[in-house]
Amino acid sequence: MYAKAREFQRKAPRQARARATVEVLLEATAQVLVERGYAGLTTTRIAERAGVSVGTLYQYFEGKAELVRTVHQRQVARAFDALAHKALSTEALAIAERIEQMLRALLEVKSARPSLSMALHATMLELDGPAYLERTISQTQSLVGSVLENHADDLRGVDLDLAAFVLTNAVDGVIEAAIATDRLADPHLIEALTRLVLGYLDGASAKLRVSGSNATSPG
Amino acid sequence: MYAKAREFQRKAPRQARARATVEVLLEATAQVLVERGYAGLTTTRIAERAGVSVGTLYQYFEGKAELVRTVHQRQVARAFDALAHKALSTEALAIAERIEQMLRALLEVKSARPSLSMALHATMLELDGPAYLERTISQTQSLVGSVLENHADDLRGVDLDLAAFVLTNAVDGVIEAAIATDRLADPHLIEALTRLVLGYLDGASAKLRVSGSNATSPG
DNA sequence: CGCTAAACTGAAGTATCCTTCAGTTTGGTG
DNA sequence: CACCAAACTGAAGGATACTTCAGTTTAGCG
Repeated sequence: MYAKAREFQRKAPRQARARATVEVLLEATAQVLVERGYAGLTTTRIAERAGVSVGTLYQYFEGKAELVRTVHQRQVARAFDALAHKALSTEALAIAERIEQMLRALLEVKSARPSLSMALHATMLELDGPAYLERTISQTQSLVGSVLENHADDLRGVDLDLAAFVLTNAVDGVIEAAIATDRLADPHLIEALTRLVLGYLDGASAKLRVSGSNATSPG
Repeated sequence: MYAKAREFQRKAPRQARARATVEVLLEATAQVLVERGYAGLTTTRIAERAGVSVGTLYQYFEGKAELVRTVHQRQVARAFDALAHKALSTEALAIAERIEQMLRALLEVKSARPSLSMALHATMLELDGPAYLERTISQTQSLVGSVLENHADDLRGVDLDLAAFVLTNAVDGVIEAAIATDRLADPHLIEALTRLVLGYLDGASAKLRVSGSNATSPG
């Protein structure tokens, strides 16, 4: 493609001015990406939006792909940190409560810039394909896995690795759809997610015992 | 962009020869998309792969976007039809059994061309953004919704619309991840998905009752 | 066989985009 | 204040890509 073998390393910003420029470039990338998609993401446009010349952009980044990946990494890190933090601060709680709190935290983070979240997801999928999902989710997955392990006593008979995989991606799928359909704020969403996770862990083996043991009041 | 206001309608293929050409073009699009992603999807390359000249391509399609959308529509239709068919043929069964069968059918369809599935997902997300998700999933969602309604008696107290939304997207998220990590063939996957869905419907209210109403051991 | 419409060809025109680098401006420092 | 390195500029070179259309080939048919 365009990217020939690159010979020299990009510069790292030394002065404060330069560090600010890098920040501005990243933010500009995020904005343009949301507004015009990856197809409309142009080095020129990014530079323009950043109020900087194209040359400057190339001084710190290999091109738009690296810009996007950097923005994405930050976004992912933010979400992961929030989740990890919540996981720690709720270590003493019962699993049900803990999971709800973690889901709540996750929703909160994702609510910050939903459209950016979506745009990044789509773009990274296009840029790095399956490898992207693998990388990104494996982190969260192992975090979830270790949380589940903390409650192993309550989860006898549950394949924790499988559970981490299924639950992480199930929740992710729902949240992604919620973003797309603008349902993130729906107060029922958090309930539903909690129910989804706990329901799985509770393990409705194969038989539905809803209208049986569970005396749900009819009306 | 490139696509100025188009003035004349694309031709519809009249002769069998032309209809075949259209098919070849669609298949070529699918192949190139999988191999090089949307960024590497070029009208020239599509035509080349199809063994046809570029001009021919533009005789039937507005450009690569329309090609991709057409391929995607077919793929979605295939999956939806399989699901709808299964939903009908299992109408008499209990909900648990029915859901498992439908999930099995869905997995089978998705297993056909996993990488195409992924590539299309990524590309459509980039092309049409949220609107794509909305459109595509709403179909499946309403199918799921009506299936759930058939078993309304067993599902008292469940918000069926919400359930359809959550379950459809949760399952979708897991399957997408399974494709990316090459776990589609994992025999545990179908179990897990079934458990996910039934667990939600079963509605583990808020309390975990896993290991025999295990009084939450202190630790 | 001869004719018409459908189908097909592919070189050419136009539009961007990417990326570099020689030159200019700015910050820090003795 | 003078100087060096860091930071920044932006026009220009190079590479495709998209799309059209005038011309050629082919299918169907009387």
